[in-house]
Amino acid sequence: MPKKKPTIADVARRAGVSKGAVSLTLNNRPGISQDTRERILSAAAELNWQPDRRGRSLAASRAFALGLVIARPPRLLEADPFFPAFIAGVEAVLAEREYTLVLQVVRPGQAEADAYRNLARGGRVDGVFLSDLRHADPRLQLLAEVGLPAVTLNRPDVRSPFPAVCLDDGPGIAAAVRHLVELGHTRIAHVSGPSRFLHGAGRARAWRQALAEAGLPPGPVVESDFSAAGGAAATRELLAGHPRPTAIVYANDLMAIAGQTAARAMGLSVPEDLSVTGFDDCELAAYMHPPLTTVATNAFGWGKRATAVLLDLIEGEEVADVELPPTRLVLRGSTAPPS
Amino acid sequence: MPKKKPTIADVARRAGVSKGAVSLTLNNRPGISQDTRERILSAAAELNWQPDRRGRSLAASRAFALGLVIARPPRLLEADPFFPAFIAGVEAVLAEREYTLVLQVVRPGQAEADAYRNLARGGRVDGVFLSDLRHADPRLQLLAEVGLPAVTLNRPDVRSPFPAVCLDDGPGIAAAVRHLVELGHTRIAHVSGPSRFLHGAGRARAWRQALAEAGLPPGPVVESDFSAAGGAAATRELLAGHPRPTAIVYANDLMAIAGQTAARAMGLSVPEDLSVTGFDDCELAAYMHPPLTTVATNAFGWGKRATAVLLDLIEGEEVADVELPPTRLVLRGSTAPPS
DNA sequence: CTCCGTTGTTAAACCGGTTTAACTATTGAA
DNA sequence: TTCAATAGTTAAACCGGTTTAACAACGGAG
Repeated sequence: MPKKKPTIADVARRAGVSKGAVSLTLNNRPGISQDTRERILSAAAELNWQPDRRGRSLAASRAFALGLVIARPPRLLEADPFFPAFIAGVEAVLAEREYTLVLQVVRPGQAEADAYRNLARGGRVDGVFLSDLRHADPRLQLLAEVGLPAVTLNRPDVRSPFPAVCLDDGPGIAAAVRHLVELGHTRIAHVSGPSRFLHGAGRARAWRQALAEAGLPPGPVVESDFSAAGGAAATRELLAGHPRPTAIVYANDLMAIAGQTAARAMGLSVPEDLSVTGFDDCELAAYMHPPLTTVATNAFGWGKRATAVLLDLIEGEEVADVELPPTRLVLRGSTAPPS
Repeated sequence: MPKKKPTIADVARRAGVSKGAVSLTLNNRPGISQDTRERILSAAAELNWQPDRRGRSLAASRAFALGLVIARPPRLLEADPFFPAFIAGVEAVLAEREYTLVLQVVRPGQAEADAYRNLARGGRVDGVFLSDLRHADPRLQLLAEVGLPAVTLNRPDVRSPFPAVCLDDGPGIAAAVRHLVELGHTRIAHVSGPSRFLHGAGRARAWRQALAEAGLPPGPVVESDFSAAGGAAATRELLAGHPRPTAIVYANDLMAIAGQTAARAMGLSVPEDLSVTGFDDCELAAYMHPPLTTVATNAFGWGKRATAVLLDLIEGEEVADVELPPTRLVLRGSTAPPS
């Protein structure tokens, strides 16, 4: 005989009050005397009762959940250090409130829009995180239509009704370029992420601008896809060019590591013949040979902050855009003066 | 004026029937004529109505969600290829049903038990995945108490009331050891994961057993923590021993990659002076120098299968344990005959 | 002593679905 | 023609909470 979970009615009966009184007490609302309040709380404790989220959800028209839709092919997701850290940050904040995180991993394409639509229509979540922003991102329009609150990670390139929580990639990339310039490099290439992503395009822009500020001509750039395979291929392409670049700034660690290996396979040694820098500062970066000079981000903190803003937004508070401390360069062994 | 979402009552009114009829139609239940059925469906389509999950949840006493609690420090999670692939597999199945995945990332410790308890008491999920099984795992007892259905990834070492979906690590590890033996190695060491995890202990056991079957004495083993830092440290420890091992079988890729680098830092070259094998076959493995010989798993398929079983279990169907095709060895360049 | 304003509490409506007992209409058999 | 069985449909109860209008009890002012 499975003992059924107690309901608010059981607690009310036990405390000798009405359901309403229990609800008011539980939510710290005024109108219940200290005396009854205590009686109710102890009755609840004795029954080990906790309000059922389903009932609350229905009455409050809230899901008490936030959504994160990740549209990436599994193989790419697997090696990306961003989301795990970001999610951990999200959870750190949610754990204190009564919210949970609903995750959807979909293949890029139509499934993505459907995922958002389902989350909204079914009332499964009260708000979503918008990551991996794209050029003229159609999701902004979609979410506005279905009326689902959101926060964007970084600022969209079109008008947006949602608050943005920003962590600027630029300074880290710029620092990497300056560092290479100071070492004496003049032919500094870039392997970028897909340009339809704002972060892909943004890192490329920061690289180009830093070169310009150093008075150097724009170096060669190859657009890639953040994967190891893509990083290796892009590297081979760059190193086949004439004149050969003496340094490559990669848009993420995974491509940098694969690129480093590809360079070696072509008979070049890092950092003597080629300097490389990454982006992310994944744990492995410090354990490569040579250890990778890279740009550290704070995905965990980003997750925390974005969650706080989204919850505030949902609860109807006034929210403003947030600017987090920018990325910074971590110097290791993969950069050296050109030979 | 925000246009409110239509409810089942709106659809009923529009189709000129009762709420009950709409519900029956929607769930493909008998008792409604083909004629009315069509009228109802088109009314629903015109209003762009979809049942609200909150109402359904309450009435059906179901959350229409599955839970995954991951108890790992963020830094470790970030580099692990397992969960992203596993989750992608889960989502591939959930997408077809009307379920979602609720994710909780917690620090190991008390928070973990609380997470499961909250998921159960609040009625947030209908079942959970039990991963990273530990020796005499206390979560089995906990879940049985709160009455939350579950599937375990692999078989616990104690009596379990839950179905197990298994993917055996052993054959892959054994194949790695046999491969090294065939190359002529006789001093084959192991860097294991934490022994409190069944997979940590299981891979160590498979390694030991394969050595025994080859007629070799048990080699040195260092217990580590699946991190790059841990892998590097364990490698230094092993290589400082006398006689020095000529091959190391690592319990995951991350430790293997860091170990490979550590060996080189000690003046040894891979694979000439030291052969290494990993476990996971993360994307990067193929892009190392030398590319890493490793054991491929199928986390995606595991996620799919585990989800199917868990959903069946929740829906009251008879379920049996499942055995997936075991792991297999992927030969690359990090293994060679001892010099 | 009456009237009024508080304070504490309850009963009932409500959120948006599902389920079921009861009712109506139709059909087939006797 | 009557009756039983069956198919189609509905009204109402229910799931477990929240919210609110109404009401009772009480103290203080006039």
